Amino acid sequence: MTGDGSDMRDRPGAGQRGETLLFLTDEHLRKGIEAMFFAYRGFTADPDRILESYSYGRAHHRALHFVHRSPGTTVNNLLGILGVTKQSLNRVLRALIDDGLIESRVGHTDKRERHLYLTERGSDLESALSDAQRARMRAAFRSAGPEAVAGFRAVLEAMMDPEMRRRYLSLSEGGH
Amino acid sequence: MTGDGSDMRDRPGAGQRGETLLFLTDEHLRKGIEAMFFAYRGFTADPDRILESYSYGRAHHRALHFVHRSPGTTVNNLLGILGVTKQSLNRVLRALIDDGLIESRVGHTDKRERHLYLTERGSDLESALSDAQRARMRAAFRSAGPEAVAGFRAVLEAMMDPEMRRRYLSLSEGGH
DNA sequence: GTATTAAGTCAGCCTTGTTGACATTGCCAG
DNA sequence: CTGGCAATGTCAACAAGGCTGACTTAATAC
Repeated sequence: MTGDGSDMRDRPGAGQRGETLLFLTDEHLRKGIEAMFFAYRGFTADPDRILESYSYGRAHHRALHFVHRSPGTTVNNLLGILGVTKQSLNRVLRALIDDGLIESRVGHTDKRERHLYLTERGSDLESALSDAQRARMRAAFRSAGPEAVAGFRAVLEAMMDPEMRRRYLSLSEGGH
Repeated sequence: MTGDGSDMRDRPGAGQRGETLLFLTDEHLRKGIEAMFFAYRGFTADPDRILESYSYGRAHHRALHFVHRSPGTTVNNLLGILGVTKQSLNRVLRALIDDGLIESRVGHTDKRERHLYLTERGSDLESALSDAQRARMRAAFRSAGPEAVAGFRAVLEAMMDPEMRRRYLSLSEGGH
């Protein structure tokens, strides 16, 4: 197995059609896989360091991020975005609400729903985490250049599960 | 907002200097952050499904991947790559060795070292996991195109911690 | 008026990370 | 040769954050 790319790579007579597919060799794919692995570590490293000071973890960060991103979102919606069970989310959410970082308001039209908002303190922590993470992203974007960034986004988007791509794209729509 | 490349593309009057930095706005950075989050889920989804059948997890996958990648690597080297404690790695490695997926050979020159190799069964599982993960990566690469892939790699590389970037790059050097 | 939905909770389990302590073996310098 | 250090392995205990299953409450929907 593992065949696939290597065949093309070493075929000297390959015509243009073959040549333009060189970026699909197993070697390139493996390199992409490893890039994801190592980069994701860098991606989370800075917020993780900040979270250590509090008694929070990555799960709290994600909740803060998406509540900041979509203020007033319901618990159900957040469950869909985060892709965890309600028991998992509830544990995290309870801590953030008890600590006064997130506010839960009963729904206006549907009173079963709870709408989530960051409090001022929640907003402060979210900003701190976001600043750290964006600083690294900004440095990476700047060093790679605008065209690389477009490619970065295109590949990541294509890598998502369809349902998650839909959610990812619709996050920007309603926008603020 | 919600724009992505569209800002730059469609702004005819913008000066060159300003134009080239539009990809560094907070909005773009946040979008990049969310892309990493959603894409990483897709990235791990397929191998995770396979691992469920066995009693293994992501940690086992990572060990198999890097032992496959660098056959004969020492435990210490693997510790550096994976960035976990030796106790964590040992738990995973012990299971894989006990189950006959990884073989541990005493070092030739330095008998304190253990050199790790995949057995045939280990190689089989690694291939299955790798095939699944590469299939998704291949689809994403193909749909995004070669230039996007180059950008993808450039941004991810710039996002790594320097030490991890060094390791990432040197994985390709010694080759196999 | 019953069924369904949104939310919350309790209990228990698993994986995978962490510390700290300690044993074994082997390399190496003095 | 002996003491120190390095590489590995192991035990115990703990924490974060996933999961399932079961069950409650309140409110909406039909």
